[in-house]
Amino acid sequence: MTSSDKTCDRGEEEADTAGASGPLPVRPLRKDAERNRQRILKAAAEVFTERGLEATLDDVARHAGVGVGTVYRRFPDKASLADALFEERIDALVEMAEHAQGEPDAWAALVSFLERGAEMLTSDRGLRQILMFAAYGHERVGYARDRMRPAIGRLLERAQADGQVRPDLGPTDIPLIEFMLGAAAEYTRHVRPTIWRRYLALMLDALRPARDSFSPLPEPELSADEMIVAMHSNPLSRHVLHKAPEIRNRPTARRDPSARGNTQ
Amino acid sequence: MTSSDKTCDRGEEEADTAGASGPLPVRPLRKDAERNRQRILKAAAEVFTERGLEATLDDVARHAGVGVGTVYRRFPDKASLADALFEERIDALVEMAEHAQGEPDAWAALVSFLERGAEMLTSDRGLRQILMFAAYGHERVGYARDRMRPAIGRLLERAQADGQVRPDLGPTDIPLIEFMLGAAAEYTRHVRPTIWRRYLALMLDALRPARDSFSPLPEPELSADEMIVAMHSNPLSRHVLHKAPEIRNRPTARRDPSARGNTQ
DNA sequence: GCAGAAATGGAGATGCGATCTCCACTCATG
DNA sequence: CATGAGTGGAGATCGCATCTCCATTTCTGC
Repeated sequence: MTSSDKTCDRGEEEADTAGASGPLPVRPLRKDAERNRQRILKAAAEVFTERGLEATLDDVARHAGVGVGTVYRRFPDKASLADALFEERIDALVEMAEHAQGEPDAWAALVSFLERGAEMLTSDRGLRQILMFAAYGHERVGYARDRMRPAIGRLLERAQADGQVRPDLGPTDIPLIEFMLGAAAEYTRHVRPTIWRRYLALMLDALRPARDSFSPLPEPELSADEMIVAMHSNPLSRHVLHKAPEIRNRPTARRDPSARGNTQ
Repeated sequence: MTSSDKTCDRGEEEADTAGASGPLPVRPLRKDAERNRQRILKAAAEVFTERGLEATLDDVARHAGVGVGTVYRRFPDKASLADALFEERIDALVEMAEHAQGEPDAWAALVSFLERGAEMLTSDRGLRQILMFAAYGHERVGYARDRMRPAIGRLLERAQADGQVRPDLGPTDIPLIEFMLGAAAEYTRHVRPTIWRRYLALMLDALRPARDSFSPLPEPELSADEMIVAMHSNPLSRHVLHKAPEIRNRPTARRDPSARGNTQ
């Protein structure tokens, strides 16, 4: 599946198709329609980035100032929208991995990759969900993974060959570290979304084969209060807890003690 | 709220209450009922531990070999069951923190705390959700947190005073590290639930003020295949994606190209 | 044994919220 | 202006988890 058969993915490619009798003339959208399409994409980017994929298409529509109907006209379903939306993000991720090769210093290359990757991952809830939790876009993600694997391998091996990174690390450790940082960011996203930098710094210290001191940590620790807020601002989706449906009439007192109240 | 007004929490305390005219005689459960109560608790422990709180009370009931009705007779709702269930777990966590103080070596004390804490956290999805995602039992969790904070503080300060831990760490770093390990375990739970030990070892190296070499990592890295499986075994809850309702009749082809097919 | 209280199971009522449809209307476009 | 592409948003539909209800079964005290 090449993805474009699933998405109403119309870039700029097929501008007019002149008078050709090609199979799909695809007239360009009317001007207002195209404008709405862009609005939807923009709104979706904002909403999914901030609140993740649990945002509703109704939310997206409202944010875009259009009706849901309009969203559904342009994108057959939520998956298509997400897919269209994260295509560029994922490509950016891959490109970044390949680009990091260019850095002359092996350690700097690895650090830059870790840092920029974490930046992307921690600043975009939707992307995180797509990458970490097989949500939508399997093909795209699989493709990204296949492209990144060798890039990461080279990055790591080069740093190890240089003696800049401990030799007992393997390529899969890198994404897992990024995921852990992503988890930290997710967790603290309402209090201090940048705390991950602190833990990345810590991790980087851990990656070195030896050190004679600790490198300064870029972020202050979470204060006790921030910690408390963080714990409370991660309510498990109401779906997991399935919010008890308001006040259901609870006619008979449910505790069994009461059941024995009236003797017999 | 003292929790016990919410839970049908009947321990062994009130055995019979003789002939007293006390307000709540609370006759003991019938033998079969008590046996079922235990079964439910046991089943809930297993189910919640393994699958987390998204497990249904129907699941618990089935696992216990009783009907849902029976579960609801004993525990007014899911929260009560979870609360009753995790009381002991959370107490164990607190006790562990306080117990770690006993360890003569400051570094060993901290390590033991981190390790045993992570063990608990990584082996119990339900506990993780309760601690990390304000799910149920707020009071209990708050209490645990208040008890643990000073214990952790002492643990850390002692190790720092000894020069065994870098001085730029603060007490909130400890739980956050545990949470990151928890996230890693969550992520790899179907492939290699113990991989967190690898990252704990890495983190421990990072915590030291200086080192002249890396300490051996206890777990092999994830293989590329394991990584792929991990990525695919974390489907975002179908609620987040809201599974498209099977094949909904999709009468008109939805792609707009088709809309212009009949040359208007 | 037996009477009757206690306990049970599990089908279904209830509520909820997300997805997607439908169509009377609006308004670009030629 | 005439026409049909485009719109919005109320509501149909659906799936699912929670909790209820009561005919039936099981225990217990006498």
